[in-house]
Amino acid sequence: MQQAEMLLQYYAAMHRHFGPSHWWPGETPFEVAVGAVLTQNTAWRNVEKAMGLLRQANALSPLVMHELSLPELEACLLPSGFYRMKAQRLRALLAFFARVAGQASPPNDPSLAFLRHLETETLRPMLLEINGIGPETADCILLYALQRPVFVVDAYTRRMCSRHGVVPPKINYHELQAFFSDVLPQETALFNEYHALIVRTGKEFCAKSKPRCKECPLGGFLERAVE
DNA sequence: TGCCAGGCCGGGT
DNA sequence: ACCCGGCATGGC
Repeated sequence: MQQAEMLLQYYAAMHRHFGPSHWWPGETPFEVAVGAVLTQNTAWRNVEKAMGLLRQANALSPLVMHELSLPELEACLLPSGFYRMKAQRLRALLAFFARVAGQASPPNDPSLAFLRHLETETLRPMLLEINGIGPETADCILLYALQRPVFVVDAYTRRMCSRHGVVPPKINYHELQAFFSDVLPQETALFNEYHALIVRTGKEFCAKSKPRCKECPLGGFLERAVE
């Protein structure tokens, strides 16, 4: 079986099981970007608590968050863990927004429209230069906040693929991303739903130490597919 | 009770 | 180019 066909069947099996995902949870692109930082190695449940506190502080707009004192910002982030680090990372992201806009403060524009003129090929390296924004966070922002056709890779993607034997377990981010992106149609909607389904499937069936592979909607056709 | 969660950085080989 | 410890809270 060709790789593209295999990956599309992989997608179809998950989609049959779960249905559409409606990702990313967030009212605005700015919220999505904030969530992408807060969810780094963190359960989404805890991210929601922090997002709730930010919302109460009216800080889910770039300018208000920028004007928050460091202790105020940290207090909002407390339930999401790594809260001191994440406060710095959000401030670095806000500083980047201000710099792109050529202002001292980030534009008070939760739609992040001021990024729209930048091509993905130039914006992605800029995001990666920000301290605290790595490949997954950058790609989540590009795909889920800015609707760019960028395939997002995460721990579940690597674990599922390596458990099925279709990639080596220590494959790096770029190579695993290429494994999907090089053969799939370059469609934002497909990349959006595909990653969402991998996370939903991963949470339920591909936990690190409690896998439920036999009940997984992927069944085992992947093993057959690589023969 | 310990392990884990939708990573990333900085310092070491 | 990897490998590792640190970062921190909350749920199971």
